Amino acid sequence: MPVSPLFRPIDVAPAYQKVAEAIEREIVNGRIKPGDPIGTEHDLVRQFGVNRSTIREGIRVLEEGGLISRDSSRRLHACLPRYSKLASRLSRALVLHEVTFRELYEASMTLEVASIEGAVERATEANLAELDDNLARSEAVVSDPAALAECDAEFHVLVAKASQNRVLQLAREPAAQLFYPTTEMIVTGVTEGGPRLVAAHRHLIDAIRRHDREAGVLWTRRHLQDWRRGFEKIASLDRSVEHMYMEHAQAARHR
Amino acid sequence: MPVSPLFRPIDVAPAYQKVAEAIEREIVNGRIKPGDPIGTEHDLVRQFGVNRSTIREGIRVLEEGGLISRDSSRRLHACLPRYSKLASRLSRALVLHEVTFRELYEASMTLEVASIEGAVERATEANLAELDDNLARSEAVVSDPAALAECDAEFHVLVAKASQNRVLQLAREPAAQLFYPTTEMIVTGVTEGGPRLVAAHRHLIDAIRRHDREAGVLWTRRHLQDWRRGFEKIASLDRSVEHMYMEHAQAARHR
DNA sequence: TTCCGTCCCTTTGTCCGACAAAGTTAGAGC
DNA sequence: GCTCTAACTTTGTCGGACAAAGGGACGGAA
Repeated sequence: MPVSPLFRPIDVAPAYQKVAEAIEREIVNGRIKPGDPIGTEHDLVRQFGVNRSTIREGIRVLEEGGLISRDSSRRLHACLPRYSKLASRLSRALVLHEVTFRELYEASMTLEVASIEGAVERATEANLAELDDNLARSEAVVSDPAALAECDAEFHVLVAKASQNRVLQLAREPAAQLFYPTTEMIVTGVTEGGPRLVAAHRHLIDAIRRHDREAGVLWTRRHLQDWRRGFEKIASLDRSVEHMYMEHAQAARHR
Repeated sequence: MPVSPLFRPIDVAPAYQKVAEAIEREIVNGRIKPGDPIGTEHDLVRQFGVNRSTIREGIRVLEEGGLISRDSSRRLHACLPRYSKLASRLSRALVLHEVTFRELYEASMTLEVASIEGAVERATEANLAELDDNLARSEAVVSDPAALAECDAEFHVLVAKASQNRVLQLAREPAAQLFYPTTEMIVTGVTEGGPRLVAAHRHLIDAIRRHDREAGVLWTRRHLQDWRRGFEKIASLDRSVEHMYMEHAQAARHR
C-alpha cells in the first residue's frame, strides 16, 4: 500500500509545448531581455535535443503569444508583447462571444471616464502636443468619415496614454477596437456627427490642459452619449457585435 | 511607364500563416461554429495542399490564440476563446511592461466599482447563490491565506459575472490576476486581514441582494483600500509587478 | 583606402517519408 | 447483446532534403 508520497506527478506534455514554456520562462523571469536574440532554429535543436519541426512548432506558439518575433532578416528575438496585438485577440474573443453594443457602451463609459481622469491629472506637455496634433488632423478630415473615425480612435488611445496608466490603456483597448468601425458608420449617417465629434475632442484637450476634471468627465460622457444616439439611429444597442467588425480588426492588425 | 494601377500588392506570407488565417476566417465569420470539428491534420493537408508540418505550424498558432483546441481524444475543434487564458496573456504582458502596483490599483478601483454597479443592478438569483456559496467557503478557510486568496479572486470574478457585462468581465481580469498573489501575502502578514476580507464580501453580497448601489460602491472601495493598506506594509505601490507573479499565473493556466 | 559586386554559407520555409504511442473502429467469440 | 481483441487512424516526433533569401567574406575597381 502507498506510504508517503514518494513520487510527484510527472509533467507530461508534448515536446513542442515544453520548448515554448522553457523559452517563455526565460523571457518572463528576465533572463532573456526584450530585444535579445533567441538563436537560430538549429541552435535550439542542439540545446533542446529535439527535432527542428518540434522546435518550429514551439516557436509558432511563442510568436502568436507575442513573446518573440522575427526581425527584418527573420532572426528570432524576444520582444515586449504589443498591446494592440493582444487587444485584437480580445476583440476577436468578444465578437465570438457575441457581446452586445450595450455591454460595449457601458464598459467604455467606465473606462474612458477613468482614462480622462488620469489624463487630466497627469498628462505631460508631450501628451498634449500629440493630442493637439491629432485635433488638427481631425479638423482637416472632418468631412471624410473613414479618416475621421481613424482619428477618433487614435485620439482616445492618446488620452489613455496621457493617463500614464498602462493597465487602463490595455483594458480599454479591446472595447475601443470594436467601437471604431461604428464611428465611421455614424459619422456617415449623421450630418452633425463630424463637427460635434471634433468639438468634443477640443473640449477634452482643453479640460486636460486646464486640469479640469469635471469638464473632462462631462465631455467624455457627452461624447459617448453622442455615439450612442448616433448608433441607435442605425441599430439597437442590444444587437450583438457583428462579425463584419473582425475584418476591420484584422486589417488593422496586418497594417 | 506605369499607367493605371494594374496590379494589386500580392499577399506574401508563409504558408502556415495562410493556413491559420484561412481557418480563423471561417471561425470568426461563423461558418465554423464553436464546437465544430476542424478535421484531422490529414484532411487539412488534402484541403490546403501543403505538407503536414506546415499544417501543424498553422494549428499551433490557432491553438495558442484559443480559437481551436483538442478534445480528450486530441481531435481538433473550434472553440470560444477562454477569457482566463486570454487574460493570462495580458497579465504576462503587463508584467513584462513592468507596470506598477499603483497603476494596477487605480485601474482596479475603476473596474471593480463598475462591476459591482452592474451586479447591484442586474445580478440574478443564480449569481447570488454562487456568491453565497463562495462566501461560505471563504469563511471555512479564513485562516488559510492561500485558500482564502483563491476564494477572494473567485469572488470578484463572480461579481463581474453578475454584472452581466462580458466586456467588463474581460477588462478587469488581467489586473485581477496580478492582484491575486499579493492577497495571499497580505492576509498572511496582517492578522485582521482574513476576517476583514470576508466581512467585506458579506457586505458586498448584501448590497447586491438589496440592490443598494451606494453600499456596493462603498464596500468595494473599502475592500480595495484595505488591500492597499496591507500592501503598503510590505512594499511600495510604485514597485513594478514582480516576475514571480507569473509563476502563479502559469500555474493557474495549467489547472 | 574605400566602395562595390560576386560567391559562398547560413537560415528559414517547405516538403517527403517514417515510426511509436494512443485512440478508434470493426469484427470475432462468448 | 456484450466483451475482448485486432486492425486502422491520428497525433507527436524524428531524420533528411531542397529552394529561396539574407549575410558575410573576399577580391577587384575607383
